[in-house]
Amino acid sequence: MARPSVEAERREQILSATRSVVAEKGFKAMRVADVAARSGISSGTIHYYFDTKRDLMHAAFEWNFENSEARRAALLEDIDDPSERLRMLLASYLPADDLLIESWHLWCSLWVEAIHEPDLQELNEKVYGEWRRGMAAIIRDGQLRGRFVDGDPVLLTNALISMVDGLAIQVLMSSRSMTLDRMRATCDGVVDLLTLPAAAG
Amino acid sequence: MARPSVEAERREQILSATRSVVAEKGFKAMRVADVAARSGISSGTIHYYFDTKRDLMHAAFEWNFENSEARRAALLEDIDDPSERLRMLLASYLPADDLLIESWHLWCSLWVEAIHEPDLQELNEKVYGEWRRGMAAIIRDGQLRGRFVDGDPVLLTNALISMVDGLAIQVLMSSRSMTLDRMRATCDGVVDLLTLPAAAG
DNA sequence: ACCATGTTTGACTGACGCGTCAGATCTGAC
DNA sequence: GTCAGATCTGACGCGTCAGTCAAACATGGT
Repeated sequence: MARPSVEAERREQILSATRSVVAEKGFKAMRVADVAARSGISSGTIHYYFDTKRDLMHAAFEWNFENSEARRAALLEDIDDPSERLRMLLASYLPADDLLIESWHLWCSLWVEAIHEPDLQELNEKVYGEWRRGMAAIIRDGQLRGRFVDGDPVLLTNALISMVDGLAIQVLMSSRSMTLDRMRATCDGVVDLLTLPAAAG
Repeated sequence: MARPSVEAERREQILSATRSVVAEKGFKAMRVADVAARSGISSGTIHYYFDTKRDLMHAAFEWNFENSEARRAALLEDIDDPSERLRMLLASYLPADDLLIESWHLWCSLWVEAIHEPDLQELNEKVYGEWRRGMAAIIRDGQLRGRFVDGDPVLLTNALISMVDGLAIQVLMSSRSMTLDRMRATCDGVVDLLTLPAAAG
């Protein structure tokens, strides 16, 4: 090889710009030229690393997900109490800072695209599955230790995850009846509901 | 007027075709020409009734919502038991037939568009508000009659509605881990969780 | 110096699709 | 029958944008 490869760095640069543009303008309105402008790179170079706009989007979705997972893993390490673990896990999804908001934007775009694209459905399946496994484990553990109400952990997990998704959408839409604070309160309230009174203190 | 107005009929025809096309191809891929083809009307006529593609979409969103509300109102009339009322209300949102599926498609498109369009945010606000009021009333009533667990009815309502939204998205995406049946079971399971044991039988 | 290879550029092309428009057609009133 | 106004048509103009390409540039090896 004549030169050290800049590919990894350049791809990251492009994907980050993509996420930013999608978050700001939405997937539909995103243009390759926008990504080029935001990353300070010519449109030709974008196509040098990603054949089509669709490839670019798919890569951005995947990259965004991997980033999120990595960031989240560290959060739960030190917490033992199941109720607190669950609370913290839900809190980690709140669209509370710019990065998380951008991620949610991307995630919503993914959903709508995935409805008509099997490739993206696979990605959703993978992400949703991992998410579900982690949360179900916390709930199952809490039930075994007598801290949570009874009930199928998988059912509870699906209910919680879907709730978070639905809440986040409303927050992203700047709904007056669903602000970030209200979303936080709703998540906490539901955890309270699942936590057994005797063990709550 | 020289002729009886066909406007109402024609608009309905166009809006119905719009919903159908959006459900099939997604909002991004929808073309005015598609709507023309599906409704058996020339593209010129579409623009005769709707100035721009955006106007058409907005009208379709609004029309779809009004239709849904009307259909739903009748469902709850004969039911008295709060638990059953809640169960039935949630069930009425299941993407269980073609019409409901199309409505959900439109609804998801609305969300993603609304993130970047204040006009649509207003529509969401209105719909979400009405939905919320109806469900909160059922929950409050059930609590007064001692059939539901305690807890802020508004908080519970937001949790339930968001859950339904999130579940529906996964169903629309043909998720293997969230089928229509599973969504139904999840809704029922959560109603069970909110219903007091003594009153459940 | 020169080459091979990796990288970058931005002007260009070709397809695509919204919205226009000039005229055709239909309907009821008189 | 004729007229006014409503309705309808489909070809076309025009801007937009993904993707191409030929040429330029950079870098490290020899």
